[in-house]
Amino acid sequence: MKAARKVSTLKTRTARLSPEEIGRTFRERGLKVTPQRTAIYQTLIESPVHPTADHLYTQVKRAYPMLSLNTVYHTLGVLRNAGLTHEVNYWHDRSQFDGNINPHHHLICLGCRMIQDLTDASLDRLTVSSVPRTRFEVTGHQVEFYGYCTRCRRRNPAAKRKRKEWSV
Amino acid sequence: MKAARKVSTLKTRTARLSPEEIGRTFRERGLKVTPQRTAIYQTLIESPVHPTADHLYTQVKRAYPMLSLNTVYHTLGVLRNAGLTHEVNYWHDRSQFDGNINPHHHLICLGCRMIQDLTDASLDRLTVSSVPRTRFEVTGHQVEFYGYCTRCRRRNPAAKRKRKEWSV
DNA sequence: TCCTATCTGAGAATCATTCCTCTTGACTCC
DNA sequence: GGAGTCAAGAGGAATGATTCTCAGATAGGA
Repeated sequence: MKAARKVSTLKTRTARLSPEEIGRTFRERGLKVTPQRTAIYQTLIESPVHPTADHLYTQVKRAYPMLSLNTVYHTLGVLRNAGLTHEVNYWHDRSQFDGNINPHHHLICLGCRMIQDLTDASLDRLTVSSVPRTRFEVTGHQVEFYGYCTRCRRRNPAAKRKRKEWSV
Repeated sequence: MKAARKVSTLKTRTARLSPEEIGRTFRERGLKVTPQRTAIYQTLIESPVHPTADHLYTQVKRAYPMLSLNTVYHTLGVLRNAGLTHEVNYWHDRSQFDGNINPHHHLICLGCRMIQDLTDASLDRLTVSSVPRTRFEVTGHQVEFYGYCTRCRRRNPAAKRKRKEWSV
């Protein structure tokens, strides 16, 4: 592929579901509808970043002071099993969660760890013809572009940037 | 990109450097040459899989019974800073290390967590034209193909495979 | 050979995540 | 309404990968 032919788009998280819609989503997948669960999911899909469990905990705790971090982990596990979120692990020290379950790719800032969704139909179509299905059955793929966001570039001159090494 | 036009190759790790060559590599990068460090690096680049710190510890401990896991972590940090290894985090519960520092991509088995290197020149050339450099400066990218290796498919019928969800 | 920065190893500490257990709440059936 | 069932939520402890601290050992240049 030479270039993305103007079909790729950067997405700022915009999903906005009412608690009622979330309740319907949960019921469709056989999940119980609870206030905490609804709040955690709503916070997840409305987040402009890919939040960590702790980030969600801090956010939701404002509305539910009794919330335990435990519940956040449990809920994220439930949502993941129900196919409502994906877990991404770009840094070993914590998981981040992605409420966008449509096929997409990521831009990852090596400076501030910001992860931005990237939708690109031609990237969705990548295949590897030389790997015979008998040797490896491919069920999906994802492309990650690493680099630096505007803010990190302003803050750090190019020479000093070196937070994490990737195969360039 | 439609397909990889027969230019992609699956690689079984074959690097085989003598201790002398490894010593030279270290010196070139200003690293001290110690037996433990040499053994850890040699084990890493000869490994057919992408080993974890613990895996390397177990392997190298056979030759150096006094080795501490600590030293393995420290050495991996040194190697990473010297650009001799990359850390990959496909699962949150542990990091895996990659002694192959040339541009390459990965096949990841969702069943057994096996990671296999994939070299593919056309995947190396991917770009995202619609992300203006002013918004995000891309310094590299990597493509991951998820699926199931032969062994896992034999062991588990398709319906039961569900270890980890990815954006398919 | 000497000196010194760096490395190694041991143990403790840290921190994200999971496990265990108990309580609470929703739902069903009678 | 009351009993029974089951899953969710909360608290606390446990787990396990990784990091920190520090003392002693060692590589490598002078």
